[in-house]
Amino acid sequence: MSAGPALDATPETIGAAAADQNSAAGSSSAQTRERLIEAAGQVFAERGFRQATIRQICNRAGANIAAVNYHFGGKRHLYAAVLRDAHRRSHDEFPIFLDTDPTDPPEERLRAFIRSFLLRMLAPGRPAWHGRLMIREMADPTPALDELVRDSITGHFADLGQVLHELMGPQASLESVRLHAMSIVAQCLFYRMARPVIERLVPGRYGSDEVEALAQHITAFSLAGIRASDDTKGDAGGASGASKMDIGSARHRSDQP
Amino acid sequence: MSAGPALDATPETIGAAAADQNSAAGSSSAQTRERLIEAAGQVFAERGFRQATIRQICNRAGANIAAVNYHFGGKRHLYAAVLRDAHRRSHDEFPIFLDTDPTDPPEERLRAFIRSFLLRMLAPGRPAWHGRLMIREMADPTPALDELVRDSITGHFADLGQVLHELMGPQASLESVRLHAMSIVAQCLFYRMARPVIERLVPGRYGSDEVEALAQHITAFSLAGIRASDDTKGDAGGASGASKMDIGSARHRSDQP
DNA sequence: TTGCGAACCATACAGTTGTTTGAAACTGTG
DNA sequence: CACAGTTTCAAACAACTGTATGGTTCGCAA
Repeated sequence: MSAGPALDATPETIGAAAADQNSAAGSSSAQTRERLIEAAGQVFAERGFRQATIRQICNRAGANIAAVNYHFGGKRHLYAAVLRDAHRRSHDEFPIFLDTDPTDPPEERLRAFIRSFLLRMLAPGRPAWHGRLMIREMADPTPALDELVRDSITGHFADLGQVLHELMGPQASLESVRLHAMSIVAQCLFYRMARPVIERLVPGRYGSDEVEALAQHITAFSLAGIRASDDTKGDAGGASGASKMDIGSARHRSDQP
Repeated sequence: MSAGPALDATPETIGAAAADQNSAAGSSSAQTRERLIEAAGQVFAERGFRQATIRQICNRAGANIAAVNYHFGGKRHLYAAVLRDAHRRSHDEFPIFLDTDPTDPPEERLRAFIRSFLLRMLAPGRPAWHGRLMIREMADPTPALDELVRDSITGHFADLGQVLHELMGPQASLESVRLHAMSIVAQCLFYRMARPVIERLVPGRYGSDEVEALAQHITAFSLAGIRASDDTKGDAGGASGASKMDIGSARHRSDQP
């Protein structure tokens, strides 16, 4: 039907097959694929999906203009592959509860969540693509956002809700936990999203060098807000006091059939 | 040199001249200008500057394709005009300290700031362009962002800093005030910026209907964070205890020469 | 009416976009 | 070497973009 290698298979399948065929250095096809994803990650992060051009990506990857269509079946599929790759890399390097385990007190896990989130957003180099791409997806969604929310965001949001639920006590309402979770996520996202404005407002500050200080501030600020939440008033969301709280409406990331 | 009416004059000048010529219903030129800005506001907010097309804007405005170049001198100038218009309208409707005056306690002014900010971001209809356009400018800046920061954001940020300074006491450091201001702004921006994600995570919630509840939560959450800030530790920013604190580095909005 | 400038219009233009195509180069295998 | 499959390549394609152009219509004063 169409040219190119196994366009109907998942990227994982392709990767495994390529590794089987040539486990040492990777086949020529896999090498080009890798270079394309690398270059596309840069260009998509810099200019966004629509503004990025195939020619620029292929130029930076040292590949022919037709390579994207041959290896990925089109710009859109390349973009989806980049998004998956960036997400995997950034979460490999900065797991959601970095340097903690579930037995640590919730304050410590919240601190780790915030720090890891900030690192994912602000760390320089390759994992930073994820943050920039996520911000772009929010401001100007593509069809890839559905997959992103389903496979990644929902689960992380639920994990944060779990920690908050422990901190706020069993009487905390679902509604209140959600609002507090969003206040925390908002602060972490802010330093990536508002970067162009921050740069102009306070030049040279609040970048990747200051992640620790920012994490410290956001944690302290938020813990105070959490502890002050007197949640004994009316609850519009119901389900108050549930031991395991599903904070979002979608399925948890590890519940896929 | 170029066609079109008074392209070298400011929009205000054009408006005044048009009003002089035809004070009742506006000249034909002013009517078309108005329709173009209206349509362009919609399209720019929906699709962003680069993705929006002149043809779509003119089509929606019932104008010819050449109208944009004739009346504004190009797509970029039209966009700048739309940004100015949207900013003016949204701040006319929702002033920064809505329903308060400087003698009110700082808690009340903070609440008003947050509520007004949220209304500007989430209110439906025409003033909502401003919020969407601002988010787009952050995610994908155009040359218009410089003007936006200089003429609007800097001043509002300083005003918020003033309120926070009153709340935190004279020993609060510039650095600490800045961080707290950003935590508050972040929460307000979040519900506009993350709308596509929120829609998928918790469908039908946290939109324009819930501004009052959101303002209530953000105010309470942030006041707790502010009051917990024990700011007697080291200060990296200097200028601690200044009576009038210029939180940003740029000029205040009302200090223009 | 005539004259004149402002406003509008259909059309054309040059540039860029993602994608397609058919052939060439390369790869490993018999 | 010969051959088949994979990968790369230059060129072309159709669609779409912002802008420019030259002529037409409109509003109004003399």
